[in-house]
Amino acid sequence: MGYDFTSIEAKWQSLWESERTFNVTEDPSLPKYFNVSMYPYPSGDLHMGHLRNYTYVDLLTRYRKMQGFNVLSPMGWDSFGLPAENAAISTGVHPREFTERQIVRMKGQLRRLGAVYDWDREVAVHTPDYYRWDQWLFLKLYERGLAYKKEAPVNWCPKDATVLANEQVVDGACERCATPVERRDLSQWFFKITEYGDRLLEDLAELDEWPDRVRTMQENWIGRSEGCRFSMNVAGTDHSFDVFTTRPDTTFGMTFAVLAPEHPLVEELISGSDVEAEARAYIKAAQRASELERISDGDKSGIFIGHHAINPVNGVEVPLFIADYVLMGYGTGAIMAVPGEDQRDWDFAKRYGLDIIPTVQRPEGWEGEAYPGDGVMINSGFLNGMTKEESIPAAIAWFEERGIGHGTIQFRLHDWLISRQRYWGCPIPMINCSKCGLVPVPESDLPVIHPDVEDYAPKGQSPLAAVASFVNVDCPKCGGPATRETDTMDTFVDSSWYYLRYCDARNDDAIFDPEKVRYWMPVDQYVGGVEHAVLHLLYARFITKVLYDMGMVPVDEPFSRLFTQGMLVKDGAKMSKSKGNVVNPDAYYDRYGADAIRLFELFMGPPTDDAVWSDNGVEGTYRFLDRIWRMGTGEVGTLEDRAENESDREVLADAHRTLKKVTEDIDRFAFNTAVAALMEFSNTLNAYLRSGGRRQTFAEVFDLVTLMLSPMAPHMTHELWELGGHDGILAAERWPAWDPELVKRDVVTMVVQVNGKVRDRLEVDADISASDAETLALGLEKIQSWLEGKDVRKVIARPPNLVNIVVG
RNA sequence: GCCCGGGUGGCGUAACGGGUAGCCGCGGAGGUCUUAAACACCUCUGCCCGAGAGGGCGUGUGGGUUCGAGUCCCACCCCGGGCACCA
Repeated sequence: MGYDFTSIEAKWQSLWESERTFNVTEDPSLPKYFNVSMYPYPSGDLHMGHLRNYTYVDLLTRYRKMQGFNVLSPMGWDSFGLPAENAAISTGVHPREFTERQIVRMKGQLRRLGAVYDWDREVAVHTPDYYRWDQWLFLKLYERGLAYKKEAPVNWCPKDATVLANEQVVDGACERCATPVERRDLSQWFFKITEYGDRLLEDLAELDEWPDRVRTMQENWIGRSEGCRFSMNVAGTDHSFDVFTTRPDTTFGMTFAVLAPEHPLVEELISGSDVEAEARAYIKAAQRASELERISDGDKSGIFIGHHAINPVNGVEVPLFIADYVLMGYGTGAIMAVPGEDQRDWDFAKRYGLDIIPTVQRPEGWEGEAYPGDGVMINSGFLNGMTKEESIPAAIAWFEERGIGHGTIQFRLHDWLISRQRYWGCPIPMINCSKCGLVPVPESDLPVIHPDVEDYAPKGQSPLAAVASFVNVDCPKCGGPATRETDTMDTFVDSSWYYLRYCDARNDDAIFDPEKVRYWMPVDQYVGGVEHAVLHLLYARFITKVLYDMGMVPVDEPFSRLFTQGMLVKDGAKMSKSKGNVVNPDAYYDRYGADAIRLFELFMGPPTDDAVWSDNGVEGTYRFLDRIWRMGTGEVGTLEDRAENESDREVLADAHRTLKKVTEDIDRFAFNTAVAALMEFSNTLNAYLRSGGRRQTFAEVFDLVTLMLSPMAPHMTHELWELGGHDGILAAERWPAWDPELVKRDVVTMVVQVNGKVRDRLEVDADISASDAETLALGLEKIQSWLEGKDVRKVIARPPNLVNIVVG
């Protein structure tokens, strides 16, 4: 039944491979198009949600190639990570073996989709060929002072004695044994991304082909705020602490101050005091809660710790609290609280019966609680009478003159913690020597290959620490006994530069040849899920900027155009392996073929939106393809050799209008409407053939259809192209141009409204004048009856589409 | 709690700069072909009233701006996603 997609698809897939149709080299005579989909984690089978992404990217590869671009579309594997390690822990199978099996499966499914890549450039980050350059990159960052070590907390399960990823912590407890998770400090490696905070923020402005919401998310994530940092003394003690505020102008309104529960001063202040027990219990509870839980709680809780802080501007002593709504990780971990102008402080003050002193004049009729807006300063000593704009610098100057504070810029962005106490990741190329301290592994000794281990279970340090032959080395500097770093790198390090490796994937002598990178970079189109809007994309931007500063890459932003696709939903939830609602494509390949699946993925809705999976939908796109097939093979209607008539001219004009729409729709990523336009035209063509078509016209029109459809349904169209007597590879043909003369319409439908309601329509010349349109409209019989007994007050003519008659 | 999206037929959707709401597909109804079925093809398919002609209503709810609002503004309700009470 229907066309034989199984053999047709296999035939052309083999041909693209044997002809190396999509393998490319740098060719300065052609415009380049670097087309990248976010590489997948090799989790096992591809499901329909994955195919959505790969169908979009493949469509673009083929479309841009037909437009004459030298298109590089590579593929790779994010093949380090937790799932393979977990599988190893439970089954004992080496993560490498597990991972490489999955890669083979997924490659097969990509091939079956007809997705084409330059496989010569395939990368898999778990191979030493790749990760030695992760290590090289680490050494370069270390040289530049961008990699450093410091103490940082990890999630620690005391029962299993292991470090847990955030993902393995459920409700503050270990996912396996339900033991409450503790925090434990370990010495860990960081990348100094904060040094690039300003550039990462400013350069967002250049990324005008990124979705606004991704840029907004990155901006919020970086979180630059200007403000003031000043010091406060604790009354009756030698202690002081710094606070950060964006509103130094409101300092006179401070009625209490708050320290984060983890603030180092807290221990000293509560030790031996009346509130010690209560405070310790509070701190413990706060530590257990995740940051999100702490900030989500509507009720702001805290504890007065029996001390007062002295407001430097007026000497007033205000009560000092610990409260979990203040986070140690942001600013100084301490705040002055001004309930009059800050809603969080207002809520806290209300709950604990604290004073509220307004310092900004409220606007007339203000009925809110805290007032964050602008106004004239009141109750504020030397700031009285100023506006916000004047009083902020005045307050900062006041602090600076007295040496107790200064203006400063605070980022929310933290440095990037890259240490992982895991096996299945890239070893950090550092050595600890008791004499020389931290010593980098010499470049000539790379890669540091991680050895096979007996037991993959984490034990508070990486399983690598159990391998004596790996750990014990001679110090590269002094030759004395030393030990290796046993942590591995965050897998986000691998994915921060893989697109650069695509430019020169087989280079054994360098991370890449800068000349090849100069040709291909930046990535012209990057396609992936919006869940990567912040972390991956921010890290990739950071690493690119570092390499730019090193003179290795010619651009300081890696991705000129970003497209974030929606997720595929089934049964009310995102399609994913963990949700158990994946639809495996294999059965659909067997029943409808890859082209029908591709077309449905394109057709089901706007690519940016979430889409709902429907089994019947593939049936629909299959029917459409089968009809095209039957038209192309002469099974529909009849063809005549005759002179061209009006219906022939009309179907040709329609084909050109469709071509215009499909081209414009693909350009704006409206793939769903591009498919709809082709379906609409196929209905037209069907009717044309059934009433007897002209052979020559049909051949011309059908070639256009075949070309237009080819990036979407590349197998069937290739077969039709061949059957139509064409030689050569369809994918290498040129995308056709529409004829502007044919596309023009002479006659259009004009609607006539009375008071905004459509009352009649008529055909008019496309170039009708406003006054002719008005006259025609007023003369219509139906319109006359609507006007009877009423005054025509106004006529709005928008020729040639609309006339609106306003009556009263 | 905050931020960002989004609510259009039975369903997925279309309407690109305020100008014909519902293109295309799914599903459904009726028909042609067939011994029959499948396939294919044709017609109809937002809701209500009406035999029909036609009319009224209609894009989450309530207001507003406008000759004209799915589209812009205000308030609210619901759904989804993200998160960082960022001082």
